[in-house]
Amino acid sequence: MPRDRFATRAAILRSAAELVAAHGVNAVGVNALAQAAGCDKVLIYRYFGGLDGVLAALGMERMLWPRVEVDSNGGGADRDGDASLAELMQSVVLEEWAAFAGGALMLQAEVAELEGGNALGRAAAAQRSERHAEIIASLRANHRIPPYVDLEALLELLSAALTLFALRAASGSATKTARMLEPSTPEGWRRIEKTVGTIVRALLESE
Amino acid sequence: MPRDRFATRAAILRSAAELVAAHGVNAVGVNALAQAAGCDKVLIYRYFGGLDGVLAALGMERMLWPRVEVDSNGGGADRDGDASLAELMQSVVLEEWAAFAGGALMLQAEVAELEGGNALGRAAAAQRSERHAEIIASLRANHRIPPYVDLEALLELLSAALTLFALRAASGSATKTARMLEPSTPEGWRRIEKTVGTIVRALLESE
DNA sequence: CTTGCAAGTCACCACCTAGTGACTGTATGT
DNA sequence: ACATACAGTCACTAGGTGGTGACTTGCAAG
Repeated sequence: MPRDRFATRAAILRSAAELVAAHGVNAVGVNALAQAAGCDKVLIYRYFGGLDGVLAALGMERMLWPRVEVDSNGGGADRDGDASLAELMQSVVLEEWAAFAGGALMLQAEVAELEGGNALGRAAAAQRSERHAEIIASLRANHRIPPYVDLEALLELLSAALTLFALRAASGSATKTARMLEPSTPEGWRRIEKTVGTIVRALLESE
Repeated sequence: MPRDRFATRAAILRSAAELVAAHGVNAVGVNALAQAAGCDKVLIYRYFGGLDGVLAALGMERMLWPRVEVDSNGGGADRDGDASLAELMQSVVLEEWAAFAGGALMLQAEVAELEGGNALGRAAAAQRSERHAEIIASLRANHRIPPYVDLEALLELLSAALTLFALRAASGSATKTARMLEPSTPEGWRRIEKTVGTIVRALLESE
């Protein structure tokens, strides 16, 4: 093992991401992290100032919320602008959902935000806010928004619902008694997906 | 202090509810709980079999999800049935939101569900499923549901969105940079409320 | 070769944790 | 009066936690 400050710093950061993704943010301590990174725990204090510093660095360098590209097809898409607005909104929230399926760190960062206090949760919230602002700006620039439709509120609402479904599915708290619609099942998810389509079409399509 | 088994059992349960509501489910240990309840920790093992037993008992005896009454105005309300269906759906999810504001234990139980593994989270999920099934049954019995509208999916979606807003607001992770709509502020909440109304009216009102 | 600095290691601290066995005190039934 | 059952207390183990000071190792410049 060469004596490389940046290499061990990166190793700590990588192990921290793996541990948090696997066991959650509050289940990782200094001792466990040092052992996983293969270094002494004193280096965590030297390079990051402590565990919270590691989480803050993780929030800076890792993608905690996906950057979905809004297919803004050129500038003057006034003809089919309204129709594609609904499709775009739907694809945005569905892509966010899909990102949760492959990003365990994303999921744990959202849980961390709800637990409050730690730097990872704050970073996740900041990233989400930034990405959503970009999406709204792009949609506003290229499409005519129907009056009496609050585009930000709609995006936040749909995004929040699918986020909570993803968190519940990941925690494995699926109710055994199939007494209610369960979004973690293929059938339940299909119904949610369809209802999202119904909502965005009802609000964003010009009739 | 009289030697009363049921009294101390109730004291343990009460203190557990207070501690969980105040500091979250994973921040309460056997030692802290025993001290808060004013008894020895060995009684926790005797009466509940351990900390998880306390959480399970808490899930049995406490209200972890509100029972909202759907004002089913008699039986044959076929005339204004469609119009009031939208209002009922909106009032249901808004009442659920309101319940979060006053129920810290509810909030922490939802967080516990997302963390996974503990009995309190499972109980919260079960209660939510049960209450939602009752609501759907009541709405279906007294109102005509428009075709191509998945009532369960709509309820789950709106309920999930407002639940996540409540959890985020309670964790105090409000983004300082007001770059995006923030449901924890009065203005942001007003816009969310309005958008919920727009959605339910667009989907559930007969035109 | 020596000096200095930074990377990394080790040993230790005080504290908290969950969990258990042995005990005391009190009330009840025989 | 005695025995039993039970509520409650105390003391203890074994292990884990975050955090710190003293140390050794390696590399590079003077």
